[in-house]
Amino acid sequence: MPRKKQKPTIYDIAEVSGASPSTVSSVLNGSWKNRRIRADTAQRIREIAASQGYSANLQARGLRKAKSGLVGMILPVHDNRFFSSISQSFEANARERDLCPVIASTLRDPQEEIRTVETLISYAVEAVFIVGATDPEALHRICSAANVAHIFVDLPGPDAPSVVSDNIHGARLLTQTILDEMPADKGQARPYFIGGVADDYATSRRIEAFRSVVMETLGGMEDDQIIACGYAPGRAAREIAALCDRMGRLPEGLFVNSLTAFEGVLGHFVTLPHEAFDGSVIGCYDYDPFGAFLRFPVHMMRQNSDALISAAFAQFDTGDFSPRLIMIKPDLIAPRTIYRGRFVEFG
Amino acid sequence: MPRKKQKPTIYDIAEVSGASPSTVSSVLNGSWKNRRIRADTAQRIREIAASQGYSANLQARGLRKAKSGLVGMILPVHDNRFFSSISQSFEANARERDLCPVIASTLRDPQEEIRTVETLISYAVEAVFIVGATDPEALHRICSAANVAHIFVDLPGPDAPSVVSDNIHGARLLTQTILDEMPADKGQARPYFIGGVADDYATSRRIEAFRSVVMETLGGMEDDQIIACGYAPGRAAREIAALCDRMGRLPEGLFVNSLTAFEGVLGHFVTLPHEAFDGSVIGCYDYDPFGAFLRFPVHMMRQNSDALISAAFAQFDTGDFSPRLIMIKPDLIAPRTIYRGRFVEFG
DNA sequence: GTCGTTTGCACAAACGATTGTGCAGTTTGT
DNA sequence: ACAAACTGCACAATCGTTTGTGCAAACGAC
Repeated sequence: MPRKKQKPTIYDIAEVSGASPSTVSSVLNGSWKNRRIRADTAQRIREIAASQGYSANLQARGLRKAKSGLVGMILPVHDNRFFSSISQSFEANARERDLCPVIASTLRDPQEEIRTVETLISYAVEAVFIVGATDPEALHRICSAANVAHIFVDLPGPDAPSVVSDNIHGARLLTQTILDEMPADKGQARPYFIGGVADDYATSRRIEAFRSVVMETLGGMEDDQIIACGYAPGRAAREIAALCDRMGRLPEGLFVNSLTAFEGVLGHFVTLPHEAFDGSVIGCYDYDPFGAFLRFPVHMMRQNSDALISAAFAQFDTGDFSPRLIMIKPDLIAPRTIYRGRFVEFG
Repeated sequence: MPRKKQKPTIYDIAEVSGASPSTVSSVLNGSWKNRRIRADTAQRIREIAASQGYSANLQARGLRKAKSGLVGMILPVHDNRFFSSISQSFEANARERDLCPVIASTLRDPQEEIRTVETLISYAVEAVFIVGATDPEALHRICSAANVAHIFVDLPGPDAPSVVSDNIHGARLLTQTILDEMPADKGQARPYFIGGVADDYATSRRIEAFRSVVMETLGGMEDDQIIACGYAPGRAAREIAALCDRMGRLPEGLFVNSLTAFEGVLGHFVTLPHEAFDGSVIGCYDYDPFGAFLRFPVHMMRQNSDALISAAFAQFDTGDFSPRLIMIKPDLIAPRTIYRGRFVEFG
C-alpha cells in the first residue's frame, strides 16, 4: 500500500525534486561535490529520496559500472567446522569492504565448481575466492579468460595468489610436541602417522614433516610408521586396531591426520582399558572442541581460518593477482580435557 | 590472450553471425521457437556463441527482467552446526530451482539484519529467507514495502509464511522418553528442565510441553523444576552443581535445553563418580555427535534443518506468501555412545 | 494474378543507473 | 565594461539484455 507498487528510481526522485536524473544520481552516490551540485540542492534531494524510501538498483549500477559489488567464494561444503568458519570470516571481510558476499558450496564436484564459478562471473563478481578446489587449473582458466581476479585458499592453484595452511610448519610442530611429551626412553620409540591420502597436497606435506622431525629426533624411521589409510573412520579404526594388536600396546606417539580418522581411532580406543593410554601421546591435525571431553589429552592443530581469509583479502586489496604462495601457520591447541586428570574418580 | 579482453556480448555474436542482437538473444535464452527463428539459424548462432565463450551478463538480464535469479537468506551465524546445515540445504534447494543462493550472516544484530535485507532487495532477489531473526517485524515491513517475497524460518514472523521447528512436539517427545526410561518408581521423581530463556519463542514452548507431560505422567510438578538460566555454559554448570548439592544426587531425569547449557552441565558431570549416573536419564534438546563420546547415554533432539528449508522452498514454489505457520517435527536421536556399556573395562 | 497468411527476422524501446560534455548565468579580473 | 573563469546543473549516450512491433519475402488459395 505504500506508494505505487515498485521501488522508486532516480527518475521518480528527479521528478519530485525538479532536478534531473543525473543530478539525483550524483547526489545519491556521493559524486555530487565533483559535479558542483549546490549543497542545499543535494540536501533537498537526499531528503526526498529518504522520504520515498529510495535505494539504488544495484543491478543497474553494476551493469553501468561493469562491477557488481559482489564477491564470490566457492567451497566444498557448508556444514563443516572448518569451512563454516571460513564462511564467517569471508563475510566479515567482505562487509568491511562494502562487498556483498556470495558463498556457494560445490560438494567437491569439479563440474559443479566450474558451473558455479561461471555463474559468479556472469554476475560480474569482483573476485572469486576458491577454497579447497578439486580442479584448480580449470577454475583458473575460466577466471583468467574472463579476466576475473581470483585467489586460491587452502589448496593452491596455478598462476594466481594462493593462501594455504602451513602444513609443514604445523606438522613439524605437532610431531615435535608429540615426541617431546613421550616418555623419557625415546631410543626405541616408534611414533605413527595415521590417516589421509599420501598424495594429497596437505597430507603429503604433513607426512614429509613428520618423517623429517622423527628422523632428526629419533635418528630413524620406517615406512610402516606411515599409515595413510584415507579419511574414512572405519578404515582408521581397523588400522589402529591391527597396529595395537601387532605391537601389543598403543604406540608411544600417534599423529592422527584428520578428524574423521580421529573418529575412527576413538572407536577403537574405547575398547581399551584406561591404563593403555599411559605411555602414549596423541596428536590430531585438525581441531574439534569435543577433544575436551575425552578421557585422555589430545594435542590438536587448529587451522587458522580467520588468518587464511584475512590474508587472502589482504592480497585482494593489493590488486596484485600474480602468483605467489602465502603460508598461514596453524595453531597448536593444548590438551584441554575437562576430565582434568580426575580419571581415577571414575573407576 | 584469448580474444580481446572483455566477455563477448550478444552484439559480438550478432556481428559474427550476421544476425541481429535480438535474434541472438532469443536463441540464446531459449525463446527462439516462439519468435519463429529457423532451427538452423539458431544452431549456427549457438555454435558461434559457444566458440566465442559467450555467457549472458546476468546483471543486464536482471535489470531488464526486474528479476535477478538470486535468492537470499539471512541467518545469525555460519559457524554453527544447525545454521551451516541450513545453509547446505538452502544451496541445494536454490540450485534445484536454478537460483543463485546468497547467504548472509547478521550476527544477531537487528541493524545488520535490516541493512542486509535492504542490500538483498537492492539486488532484486526473488525472495528472502529469514532464519532466526531477532527483529522479524522490521524485516517484514521492509520486504513487504519493497514487495519482496519472504519466508521466516526457525523463528516465526508476522504476516508471512513461517516454517518452524515443532518445539511442542519435540519437547513432549523428549520429555516422554526421559520419563519412560526413568527407574520404575516414578512416584516421587522430580525431573528437571535446565537452560534457555523462559520467554524465548522456542524455550517457552518447550517448557510448556515439558510441564504438561510431567503433569500428565507424574501428576505434579513444582516451579523450581524449571531452571531457565540462559544459554551460558558457566551458568548452567553452577546451577546443576547447586541442584545436585541440594538433592544429594542427580535428578532422575534432566532435560537440557541447548547444547551450550549441556556443555556447562558436562562441566559439572565430570566431577561426579560414574555411579552417579545410574539412576538418571539425560536428554538434550539439540544435537551434536560428540554425544556419542560421552560415558553415559544421552537422548538428543535434532532439528531437521533439511525439512525446514525444504518446506520453506515448497511454500516459495506455491507463490503464496500469505501468513501461515508450518511446523516441522525434529528427530529424536537414540543414545549412541561409543562406550557401549563397556564402562567397567575402564575402571 | 490478386489477396490474405505465414515465416523469419530486424528495429527500437525499454530496464535504472553513471558520466562525459555542453551551456546558460554569475562572478571575477583589469 | 569586456573577457575569462567559475557555478550549477541538464542532456544524452551507454552498459547488455529482453521483448513488442513492424515488415519484407515466400507461400497458399481462388
